[in-house]
Amino acid sequence: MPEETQNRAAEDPIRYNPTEIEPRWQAQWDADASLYAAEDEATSKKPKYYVLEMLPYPSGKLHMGHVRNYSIGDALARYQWMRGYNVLHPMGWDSFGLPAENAAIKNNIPPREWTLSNIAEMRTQMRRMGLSYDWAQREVTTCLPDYYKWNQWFFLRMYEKGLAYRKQSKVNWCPQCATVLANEQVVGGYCWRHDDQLVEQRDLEQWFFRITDYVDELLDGIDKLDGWPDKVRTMQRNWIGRSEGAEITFKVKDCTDGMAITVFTTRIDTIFGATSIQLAPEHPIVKHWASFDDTLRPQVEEMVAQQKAAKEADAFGNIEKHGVPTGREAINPFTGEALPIWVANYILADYGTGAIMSVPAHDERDYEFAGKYNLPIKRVIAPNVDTDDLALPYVAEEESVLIDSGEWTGEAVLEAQEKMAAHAEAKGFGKAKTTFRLKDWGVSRQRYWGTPIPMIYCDGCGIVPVPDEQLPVLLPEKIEITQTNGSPLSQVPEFLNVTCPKCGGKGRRETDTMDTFVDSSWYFYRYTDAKNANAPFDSAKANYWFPIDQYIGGVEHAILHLIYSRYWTKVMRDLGLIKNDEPATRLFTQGMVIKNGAKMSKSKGNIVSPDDMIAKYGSDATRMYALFAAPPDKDLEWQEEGVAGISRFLARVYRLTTKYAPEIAAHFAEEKKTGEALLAGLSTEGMNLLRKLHQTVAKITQDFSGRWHFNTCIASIMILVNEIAANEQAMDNGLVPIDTRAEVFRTLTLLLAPFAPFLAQELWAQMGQTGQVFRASWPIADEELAKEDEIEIPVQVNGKLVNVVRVAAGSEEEMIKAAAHEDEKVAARIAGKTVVKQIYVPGKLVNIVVK
RNA sequence: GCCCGGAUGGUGAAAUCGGCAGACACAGCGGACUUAAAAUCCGCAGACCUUAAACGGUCGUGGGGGUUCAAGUCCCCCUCCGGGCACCA
Repeated sequence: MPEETQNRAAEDPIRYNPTEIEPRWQAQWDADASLYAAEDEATSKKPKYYVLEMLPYPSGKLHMGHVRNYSIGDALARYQWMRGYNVLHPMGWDSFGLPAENAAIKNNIPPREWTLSNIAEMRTQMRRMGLSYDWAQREVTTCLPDYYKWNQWFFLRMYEKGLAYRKQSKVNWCPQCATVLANEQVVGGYCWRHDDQLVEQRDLEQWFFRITDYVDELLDGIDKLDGWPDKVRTMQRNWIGRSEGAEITFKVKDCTDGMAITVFTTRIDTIFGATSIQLAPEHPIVKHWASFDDTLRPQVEEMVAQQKAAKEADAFGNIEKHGVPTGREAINPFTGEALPIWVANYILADYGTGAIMSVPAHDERDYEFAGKYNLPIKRVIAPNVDTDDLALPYVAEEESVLIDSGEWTGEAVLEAQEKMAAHAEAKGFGKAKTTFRLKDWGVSRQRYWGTPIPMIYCDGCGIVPVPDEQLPVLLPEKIEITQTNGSPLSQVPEFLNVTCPKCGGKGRRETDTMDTFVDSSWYFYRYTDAKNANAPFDSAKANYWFPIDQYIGGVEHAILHLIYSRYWTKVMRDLGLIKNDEPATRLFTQGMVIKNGAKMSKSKGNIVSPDDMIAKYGSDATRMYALFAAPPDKDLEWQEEGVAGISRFLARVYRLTTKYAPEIAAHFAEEKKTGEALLAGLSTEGMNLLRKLHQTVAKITQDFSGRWHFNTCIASIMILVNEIAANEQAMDNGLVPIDTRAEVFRTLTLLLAPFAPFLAQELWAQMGQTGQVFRASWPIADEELAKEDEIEIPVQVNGKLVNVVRVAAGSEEEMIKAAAHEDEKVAARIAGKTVVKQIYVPGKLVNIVVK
């Protein structure tokens, strides 16, 4: 906007000027620390409502994704206040993590300083947006000791319960981050932070949380999360990856020391068709054999290397199947047959038992492998109807039956699976077994900017937990950040060297820090009691507020954050801290913000800065556009012209409302007519306005409680404002009395309050209303007033629209049909034809079928 | 390969239970106001055919089939786009 225009706009008293209105109200709101405070849980008589948006990483600047996320949550929070709920609406900072260390290296700023100044900047932006967070009582900053102390406290509790443990394991290693990554942080074989960095596999001693102890509950609980999007529920099910089957032990033939191989299979019913055993190259027994077999060893080593390379390149599915016979055989416990044992490059050591029985006749992959090495193929499953020309491999259907399978011949596959597993268990060579894809949660990170793991290594006592009274284990402030030599903390002697709490001897601290997903797994509980110095939170408070009524965030957290926080909730429940099983009743995942068809990103150069938008059009217009341009669950294409359009709409509302505000203010100062008195002798124009008003109230109220299509909510407010503008003359010349005008504008302001809080507040005040508009009562739609007294009925002939007839609302079917037949166009269309039948949908349509 | 979404004018979209396809906006075009512009206000606006214009007609929700008096919406098949899982035994 040219400067000149802007200046002139500022001088015009009638013109909507968000750059004047918004800072004025923001100053007042900022000065009132209790403005958005929730009522005390012990005394509040209102029903509670906990609305939460995912806390951001404080990168320094809000982006449009944030704006969208918070606009949704803020509209909901304000709406619920107006509906009379006791609303908890907090915000915090997911403020540990690698970018702070990268910034420290790049700009030579300590991570803490960098992070805290980013937080200050982003908090300012959020306040400028007018977001209704309780900063004074609830703000949570995960990188500060008053928060991470409780991460450590939880770690100790989990250690006591055996839920935190240490083991050597293969880990994902990003050379650029110089740290371990969780599986979830590996995207297609690449680091989630470095698109071009392949992740390597390394062996390290790591701390793990036993999430697998809760895997059944995590999976089964998904069924009950009916307030969560199906998409997220499906993603979590896939991620957990339950697979039901059986473990069967095959004895190795001619082996005196009882050596045996246990395979995992989901198809125990096909065991009579097994023609070989396939082992992962890293299977312990393979290692053992290779150690003294000079022919086998190099081949196995090659396969191990190949698997590792393929995994790192995320191309495991692409490697060509290849195997080597070990020259040994295993005994099928069901048949007594000896089956050759092979080592194969497509078998994973860390899934199931690292060993399979190969049934070529009924498994695609086994069929391919058997074909390549001329292994026998033996059919043991048939469709219910006997066929001779069955194409192999034949994967069983529900009604398939077993053939050539001893005493199980003729059984249906599903029954056979159960019975054969039971048989194996009874005979002691197997059992039914469920396997999961989900692994325990590796939480060690060789980084500085995270929660120190509160453990000490003592030469005499071994692993010693830091006693509670010594918490928090503080991160040292003075530190040089490097990206080599493992953990930065190991370079700090004051941190590293410690007295063993058990024996008083010399000990050394754990120098790894915790995965930042620990921080975000329970932060929303801390909001309920953010200043508690003696406990992570007061259980009574958490039990009042939990579960979260509505959680809102990006779908990119569907697996990582949302599984970990579900897990943490169950752990806290079992520690007796809370009563709820799940953190959030309802979850909403908003769509991405797109510009020119691509997700906004620095690399694409299609970033639109919220600051620029707000400076140009104001917070209200920016927020409202984010809600108007698309339904909140879909992707949103950012078009600046659209923001300008919303700004024009708000200007229209401002001009119309302020025009009548003084007389409305005077009117409210006097006695106010209500109900019948308001309607007595009201003009058509007045009735039309009230009707549209109540229709709008009904629509928005319904949408808030259901499908959240705020785009159509805002459209309906636009329709209302168009109707008001169309009646401006009628209002000016007295056709619409002051009572009605006051009612219309006051209600319009209430309807705007969740979407455009600054403007609504300004108009509220100009109309002489006191207090905060978002604490006023949400209007109640009057069904009678909202009813149309004349309705349009489309009339079809043979299903094609011919004309629309107007009839009085509530007209009888016969009257409406008669009106349809009287219509000239309809009459012309059916003239000379026989009416076969007539369809009448009450209040909707008439369809006359003719021949 | 399996499992979820999605595809509607020039653009973002609407149509909530099978009942007027394109609400509400954006961009565009025409007009009013203005010396002029901006702002504002009013009007037009799916495509095609017909017409001087209007009236009128036909087609139209990714493609093909089906159910129905009636389909963007339900069923079957297919294409493309997005997301998740994947030699997972």
